[in-house]
Amino acid sequence: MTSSVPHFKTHFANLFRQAANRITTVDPHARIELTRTKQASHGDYSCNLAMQLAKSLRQNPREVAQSLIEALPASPYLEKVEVAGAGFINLFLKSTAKQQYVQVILHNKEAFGCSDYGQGRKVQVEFVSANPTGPLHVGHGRGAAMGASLANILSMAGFQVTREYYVNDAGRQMDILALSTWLRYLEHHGVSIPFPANAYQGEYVRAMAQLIHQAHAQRYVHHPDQLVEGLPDSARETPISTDDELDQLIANCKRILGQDYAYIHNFVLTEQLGDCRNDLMEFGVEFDTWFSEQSLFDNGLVNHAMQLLDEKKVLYQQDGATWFRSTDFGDEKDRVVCRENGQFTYFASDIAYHLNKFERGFDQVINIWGADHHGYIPRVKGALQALGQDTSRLEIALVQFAVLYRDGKKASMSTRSGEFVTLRELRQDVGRDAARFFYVLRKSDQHLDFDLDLAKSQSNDNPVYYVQYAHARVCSVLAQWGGEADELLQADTSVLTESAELALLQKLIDFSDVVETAARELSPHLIAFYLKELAGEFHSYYNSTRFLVPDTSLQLARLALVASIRQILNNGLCLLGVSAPDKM
RNA sequence: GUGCCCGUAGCUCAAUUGGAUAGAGCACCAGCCUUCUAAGCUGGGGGUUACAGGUUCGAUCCCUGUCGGGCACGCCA
Repeated sequence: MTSSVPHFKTHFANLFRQAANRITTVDPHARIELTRTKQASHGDYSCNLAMQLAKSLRQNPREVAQSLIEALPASPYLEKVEVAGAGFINLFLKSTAKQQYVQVILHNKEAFGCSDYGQGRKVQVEFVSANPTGPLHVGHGRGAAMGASLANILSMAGFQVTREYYVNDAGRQMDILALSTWLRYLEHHGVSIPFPANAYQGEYVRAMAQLIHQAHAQRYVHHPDQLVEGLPDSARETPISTDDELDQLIANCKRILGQDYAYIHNFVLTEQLGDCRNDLMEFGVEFDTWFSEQSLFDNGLVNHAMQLLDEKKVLYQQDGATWFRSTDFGDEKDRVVCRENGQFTYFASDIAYHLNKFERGFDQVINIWGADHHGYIPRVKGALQALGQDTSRLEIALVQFAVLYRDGKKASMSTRSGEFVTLRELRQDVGRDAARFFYVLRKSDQHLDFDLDLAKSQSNDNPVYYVQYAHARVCSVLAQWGGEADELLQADTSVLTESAELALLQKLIDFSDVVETAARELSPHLIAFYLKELAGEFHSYYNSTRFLVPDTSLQLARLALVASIRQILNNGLCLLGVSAPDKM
């Protein structure tokens, strides 16, 4: 921060530490916590240190509090300090301390809210990581909004953030997509078999088949007899539906196409990944790294990880498969890493992937997973532990599914038959800003009821507009004033003495603490709640107080205040990937 | 059946991770535009935090049990 005004919580915590050292040698490591009070009568900040020390000092908490206050070094920012309740120490800030923050905010602009909480530690956030086998749906949308917002928050809180998307380009699912596309292509040429019930049904598969046809005409057409080899005769008339049959079909497909298979596979992957990337970009979500699962195999990292596990004696053979003894590390049962057919499981490449993440030197690795994957956590952490890694570096944030509501009814979201709502449709329906905001309006590990009608409505019920409207209102006022931004820096803010003004100032000061808490708790929703509160206080102030008053000194001070409010609204909305419009 | 998560105002959700009198928004009722954007504001009622115990200065938060809901329990990803 480029100002002499300190971060109050840190400042007061230091004072209390000194005070504690003066009155006792007990609990030198006790964390000293300053909290914002809920009630104005309790002052601005509160400290519960006395109550924490009381037990070991065998003294009445209120007496300890009194001793602490007497030992507290003087602070130029404090109006008064008092003991309250069971032994709380309440701090009352001087108005001037708050008023100075207007200048600080106007000076630091979009950097206000930044802190060194993260101390430049390297943190990776891996999110979305959806299989590139079809369009992103609204479930992915929440993970995308959550991850992107969280990454921004961590960055503001002083972490060095890398945003990563893990591309599952190696597995069976990709084979199924390639097969599906090829079958549609054959269908187009009238030489296919009934489309398998367990292949990808979506319209986008037909679209890809069409593209291949346009580019290469009949080059990949083959006789249908070869297709059904190893399959029951009925496969010519009725769609197959079992996994075994589909695997047989995939094998036939690879054999028939030979080297051309790689082309189809690569084509559908590139196509889907490109679509995904565009979709996310339009959603305001971008990544630093797109990490290929296939590359783990190509670079021998999977074999390497398996070898290490083997050296640690935590692998064993049974029923022709290779198992990882995850029960030794808290899992419910042991897990297969290599199947009877010699193929590695998804778990195997995931072990290699996470080991690789750790070896890339991130101090902290955050995975954002759908909550339905929670059962997967013990085995991944178990594997890392087996490899001698410090699993506390890995944090997994679970995101519950969002349930869409339209006309008060659940909008169906079955992944089968391509009936699911895509993220793209959602964006086109409610707009990017509303979608981004609504997704982070709840604690992410809670179910989210997404009210589509509300998100679309241009009414005061809609929290997105409520916050954006506050921003636009400030812009409008400043435009009518017509002055230069530099003039605001000269404002004498000591005339901001109304209770609403002092409350707003405190609210602005809180911003960096909220960012820090959101970073610590991996909770973007705190930013959304904060913005709603700040906007609410502003709207109230707006209605009760006129800014463009004849008293030019008072006018300038109030304009400086609302300009700083605008700055914080902008900074907060930016964290969430929501625009801050000048006009509405 | 086993494991994890959840249960807060009529509805949707908060509560700075153990702090003070549990807060917002909808919905409902009554008001505010000759004045910087009414996509706004002001006021009002609404609670045994599912239930029963326990831990302590203090519990929505931690422990135990019961009831109710969600998810996961593959050589799928």
